[in-house]
Amino acid sequence: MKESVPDTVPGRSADRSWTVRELADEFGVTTRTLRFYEAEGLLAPRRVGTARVYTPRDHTRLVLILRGKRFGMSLPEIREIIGMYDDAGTGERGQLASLIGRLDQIAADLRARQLDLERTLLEVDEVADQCRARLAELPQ
Amino acid sequence: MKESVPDTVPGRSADRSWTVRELADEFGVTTRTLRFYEAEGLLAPRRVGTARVYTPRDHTRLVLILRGKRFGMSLPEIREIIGMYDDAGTGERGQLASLIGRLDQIAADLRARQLDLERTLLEVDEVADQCRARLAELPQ
DNA sequence: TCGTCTCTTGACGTTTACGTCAACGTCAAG
DNA sequence: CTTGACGTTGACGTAAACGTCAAGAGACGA
Repeated sequence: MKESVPDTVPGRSADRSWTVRELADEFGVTTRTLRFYEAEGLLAPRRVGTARVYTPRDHTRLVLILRGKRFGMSLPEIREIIGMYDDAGTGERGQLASLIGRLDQIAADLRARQLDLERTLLEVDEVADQCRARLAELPQ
Repeated sequence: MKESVPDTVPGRSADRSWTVRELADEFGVTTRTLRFYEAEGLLAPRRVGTARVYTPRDHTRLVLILRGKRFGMSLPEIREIIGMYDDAGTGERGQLASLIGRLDQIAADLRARQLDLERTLLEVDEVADQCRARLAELPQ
């Protein structure tokens, strides 16, 4: 079974760092995937020489990325949202207002998806119950 | 904004039928998409001569397909589920038992996705609230 | 210094879910 | 009877999200 992406992950101290491999293994993805996310502007690891060093910030972002993917968000959608996390504390009135507007749009979209998921889940449970009922009625 | 796929759609009598175009227009997809879903075993319209005639059964299936897609289900996953809807009334004990087992697995997976969606939605709302707070504190 | 490991950057391949023609059949309207 | 309007089947193209090599740089123990 697929597992839900957790809120927090063990082994975090404020200034921990990860190599590609460590981060990839921890989340069950490939290093290629991490490099791809970087190319898409979703992660931005520091460099030590030429090697990537992932910070807690990248770690957190990766949690958000994989969580979003689980219920059908595209990488551009995810990038927009995590970008907004950064902008939430900056900017003047106009910027803040339009940011809020966009966030509310996104929230509305997520709630619509929630509805679709809820309906599907109800139907699946219902079918399972029908099966159980039929099984109970069956001879022998 | 994207809208949630509704439970029912107006204009249904038990034996209504649709052409490709009618069904495509009603759901905002292309005829190519409908033919593709048929090739993938998700829809099975009757034929009158060579032309496709979609039944209420196909109509219902299409609702389920598009609903599943909204929160990230793949076409193979969707095919499996709607296939189980058909099998729910048939088969002997062994078949029913394994069907129930699989349905429970699927339900668990859907609940995991629900959790991921819920967490993301909470965070988006939280960021929006932070923005509102900051906007309220801003001078002028 | 010599492998061996792990990292790097290309560059091309693959799967999913369709889009986009092309070429042809058919059926009612003029 | 021909002209659209709508249907059909290929066949090839495409975007997203990676997979899969290939070739080379850097560190590290024997």
